[in-house]
Amino acid sequence: MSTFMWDERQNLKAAPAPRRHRVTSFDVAAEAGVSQSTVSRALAGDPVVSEATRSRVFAAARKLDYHVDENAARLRTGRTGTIAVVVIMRPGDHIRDFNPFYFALLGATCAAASRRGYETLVSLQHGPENLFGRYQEQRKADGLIVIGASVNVAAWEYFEDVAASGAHVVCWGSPREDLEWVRSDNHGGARLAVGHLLSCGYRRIACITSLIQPQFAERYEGYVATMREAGLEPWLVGIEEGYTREEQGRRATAALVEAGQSFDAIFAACDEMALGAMRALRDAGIDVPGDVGVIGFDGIRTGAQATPPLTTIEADFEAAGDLLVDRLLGMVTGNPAPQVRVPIALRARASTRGAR
Amino acid sequence: MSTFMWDERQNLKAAPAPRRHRVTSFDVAAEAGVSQSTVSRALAGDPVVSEATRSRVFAAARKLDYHVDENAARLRTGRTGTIAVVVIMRPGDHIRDFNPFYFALLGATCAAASRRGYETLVSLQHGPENLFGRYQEQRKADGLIVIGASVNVAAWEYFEDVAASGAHVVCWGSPREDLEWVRSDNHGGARLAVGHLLSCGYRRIACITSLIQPQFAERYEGYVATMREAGLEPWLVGIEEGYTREEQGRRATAALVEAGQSFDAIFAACDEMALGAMRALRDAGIDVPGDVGVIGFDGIRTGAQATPPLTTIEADFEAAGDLLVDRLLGMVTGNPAPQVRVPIALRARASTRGAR
DNA sequence: CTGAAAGCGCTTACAG
DNA sequence: CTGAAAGCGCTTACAG
Repeated sequence: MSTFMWDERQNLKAAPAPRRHRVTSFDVAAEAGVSQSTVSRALAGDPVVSEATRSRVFAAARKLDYHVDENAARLRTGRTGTIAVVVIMRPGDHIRDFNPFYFALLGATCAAASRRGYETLVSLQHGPENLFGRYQEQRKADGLIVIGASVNVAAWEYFEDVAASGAHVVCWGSPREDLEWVRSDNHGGARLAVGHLLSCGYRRIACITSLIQPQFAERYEGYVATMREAGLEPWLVGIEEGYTREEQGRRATAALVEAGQSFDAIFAACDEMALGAMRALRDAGIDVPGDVGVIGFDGIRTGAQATPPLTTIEADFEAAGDLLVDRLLGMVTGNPAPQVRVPIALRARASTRGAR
Repeated sequence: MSTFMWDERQNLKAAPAPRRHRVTSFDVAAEAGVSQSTVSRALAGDPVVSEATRSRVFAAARKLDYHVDENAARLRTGRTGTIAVVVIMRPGDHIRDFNPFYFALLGATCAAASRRGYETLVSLQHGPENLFGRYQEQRKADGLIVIGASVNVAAWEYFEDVAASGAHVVCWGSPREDLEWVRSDNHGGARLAVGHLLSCGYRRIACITSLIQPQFAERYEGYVATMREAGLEPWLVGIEEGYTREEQGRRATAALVEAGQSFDAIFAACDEMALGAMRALRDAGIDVPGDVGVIGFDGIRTGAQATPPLTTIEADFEAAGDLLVDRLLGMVTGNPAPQVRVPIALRARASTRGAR
């Protein structure tokens, strides 16, 4: 049996409709001694209403504690003033283990929408059984921001279909190129990271990353470019799929150590992998930052608590939220915003030596 | 000028109404050769419609990619199928520094609502200029869950007013008792924590906490009870207001050390204070867990990354989300759910010695 | 500057 | 089992 449009509302059948009299714009009109249409105009700030009328309406509205029924307003106007924000998790991931970077980005996105007068409808999705993105068709939202883990390919494919059917969609984190996106300045961030390692005197710098994810691939490119410019050979250390990011970093580093490779720094494509790398080094009795410097990417809170605190490249969360919302609203209003990268900054901490 | 009901919608004026023809239930009716009311009944799962009609309607709906306009449905029924979730931050707090515990709880709440067929409208609020809670009056939600930092007293007062005016409100974290709430089993958690310290052989156990917050006060009571039962004297170490939790824990511990107090364990009322305590001990060259054991409360991710990893009492996030939503929906439907505590569990890690 | 009226797209008595 | 009709509460042409 198909459930594509109604199952959710069935559950609500039990709830009795709350039936005491609601205050409507007609009540306010009566109180203020004007027509209902004038109430609507006055409260909407229509400059055509006279100041005297306006203030009488305001007073009546306040006295009756009137609030516009947004469902009626939205039905009439077709605009919702709402953005849907979908957070894609790895299938099977628990909330406890979910990458805090995405939560922070979610929060920044909600805040950015709020600053622009928009509400945010939030949904965490694992898929494939709970994927849902028809918010625009249901008139619940004017557009859709999708944030999440790139590993969940099924989810990204689903949201490409949603966008293909005409919905406004902007994403962060898709491993594919078919959706409109906002991303960190990954290339510039990687340059900053490697530049910092070089200025600290590190030379044999390995880069732990995957090339499948565009974001990671971009970071790798920045790494390669900076190494080459310094006359150094890039050194790619791949990761194994099927592990958490941290475990991927740990295993990659442990393998390096066991193979007897000589390296003096690690640039990991994300903080979680960097934390795993630090654990592997600690397990092997290798001093950070003395023997080996470690730098990550993302600026997650956990990195600051690690021992030693992790040097990292930090995306500006607030800017990221702003850019996501601006790009989406640009699509909604037909004034496309330019594709801009989220600015990044170096956060030098103790997992790298002081610059020389 | 007052802006209590319309300012938000003014910003949306610029957006042109999207005007290509929407598929309505009338279109589906024509396609299926039935009346519009039958379409509505069939899609809503009304058992009165015949199987034959039902499947014809479904086929037509799918063919036309029809989705119910929820604004119209909500206007008609008065139900929204939506919960508003407000996250209260400390005034001036940045998203980057926001306690990850609340983000995880937010995520769990969204997931719990989703499981029950409800959407979640999320709003981060600092107050006092951006406090907003009239979701029910605007018919945007059937009820309200408020999660957040207890320090923001102005916000809690505001939401008490919202509840007093008849809205359904359930909260997590209010320092006051006037709102319906869900809390961790703080007393039981503290007993578990102190019991663990005792079983590890620690005896001079200080408790770093504030008594202003009910949650912390409950944890302190559990600590006192367990100490007394073991024939030991409780030892309350207060904190200074106006600092981050971590800094409060650090300062309290540093003061203890400087005063030459002899203690062999610290029970901190939250993980962030425990992390601060560990930092103070490290700064003083005191070994954890050898010289002093440390245990926190909350189970934040960052604790697991600390050196040594922090032993803690962990609330079951998923259960917390479920309980918040169940209590709220109980109020909405008039079937009040019993007040239940969120179960907690000990997470023994390396900041305490192995039990003997 | 203000009012009367239409209409957004549903759900749900009310008839049959 | 199905249909015709009312009405939820707004916004916005259209008149005046």
